[in-house]
Amino acid sequence: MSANAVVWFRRDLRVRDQPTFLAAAPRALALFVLDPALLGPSGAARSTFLFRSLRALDASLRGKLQVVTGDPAEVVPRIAAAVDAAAVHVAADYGPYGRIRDEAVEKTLVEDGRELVRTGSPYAVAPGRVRKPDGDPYKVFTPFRRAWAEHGWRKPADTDASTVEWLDPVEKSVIPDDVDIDAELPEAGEDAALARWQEFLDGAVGEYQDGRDRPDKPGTSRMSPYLKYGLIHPRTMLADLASKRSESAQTYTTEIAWREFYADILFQRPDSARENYDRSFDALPLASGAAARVAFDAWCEGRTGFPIVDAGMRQLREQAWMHNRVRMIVASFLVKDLHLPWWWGARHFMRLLVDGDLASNQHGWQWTAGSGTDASPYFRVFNPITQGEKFDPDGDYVRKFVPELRGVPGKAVHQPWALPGGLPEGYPEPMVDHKAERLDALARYEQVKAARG
DNA sequence: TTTTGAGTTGTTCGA
DNA sequence: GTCGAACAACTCAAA
Repeated sequence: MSANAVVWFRRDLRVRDQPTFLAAAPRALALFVLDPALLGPSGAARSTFLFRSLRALDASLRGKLQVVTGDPAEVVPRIAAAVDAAAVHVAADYGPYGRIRDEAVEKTLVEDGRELVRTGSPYAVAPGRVRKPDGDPYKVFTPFRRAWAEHGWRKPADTDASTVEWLDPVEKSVIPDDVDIDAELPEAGEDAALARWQEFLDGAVGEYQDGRDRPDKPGTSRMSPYLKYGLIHPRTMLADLASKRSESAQTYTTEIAWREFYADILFQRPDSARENYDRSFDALPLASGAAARVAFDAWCEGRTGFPIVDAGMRQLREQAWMHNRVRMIVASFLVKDLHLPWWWGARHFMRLLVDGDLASNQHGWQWTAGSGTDASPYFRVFNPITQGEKFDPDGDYVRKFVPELRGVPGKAVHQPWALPGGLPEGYPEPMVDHKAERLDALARYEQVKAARG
């Protein structure tokens, strides 16, 4: 039997803390498959970030990364055969598409007398592992978080590029050129991920508890794109956080736990990527027709007339990223002020976000819509003015992304319609009356309650 | 089985 | 300006 193996990279584009290397050693071919089924919907920002990260990975493997475009069910067995690999090593994928894809690949490999070996996952604790004493999955975050922490996780794996002796590519290896984008992206690649993480550990993590809610300040970690592509493993981050022992480090650990919780929920309920997790919300009356499309376009383009909402939607376009607090504000506005389906907003986010992660994105949206886990009380409707004044108290965030309002000083920028000089040139009137739409949203939620019986 | 306590992120109103 | 109460009722987790 051949001692050769294949390491098939997917969402784990790194060489440190990479357990698949230990499983595949001593000799393997490094493979990445550009799957048109994933690349299509992933959007220009994520595609470009992916290509750049692949170039970085190829460099750390000294040019040995085999990149092939095609259907993995066809490509992976072909490459495995070309090097006569006994096994193909992967980190397990728990997403709805990945599970089906991997089963198809595995079937063909097994027919050829090879194995698909799953070692680790993109999570500290793999989905499906954290269970109540009776074996059922958790549906509420707080008890999940407790059980997740008790379950614990392995230490980071001690690996680097030299853990495996890399075989030469067997086919022409092509990483596509960057897709043309307007957005400015964070630096890609594993080294950039580690550098960013170190910067956060040395700085903002100390004030994370309060700083994370301020879109006008660099208070968040901005690790989401790196986690999305596995340029760092959460286990590496958790090990660093454990040595901090501060309240803020705990708060950040909780954010990692949310990522794992939502991955677990999506694993339990793959349908929840598209459907209401709580099906009684199917009875929620939604806006529809041409007026709904017009309202949606205004939201997408950041011309709702609510400055904090517009700033967020424009940050999304400019940076392919949005501050988490503002994601909640714009989501609440779409769902509760415009009465549009959460999946419209979720799809728009997935198209533009450089960190777009199916589990976190869809369930973040469902949380706001009230149809998800830990459904927020229906009467909790974000007030876009209050939220702006509270979390962007000087208006700096709004002015940064909404040039029409740059001449407005201080927090008056959150209510431009009330300025003594009138609405600044080029900035729209509020597209809705928030107070009225809030009451409308509450009335619509009554329908859900009524349908529940 | 039954019971009890609790649930990310808020807003409004009135004192 | 600040503060506490009301906003309802349901499901989940655990004892």
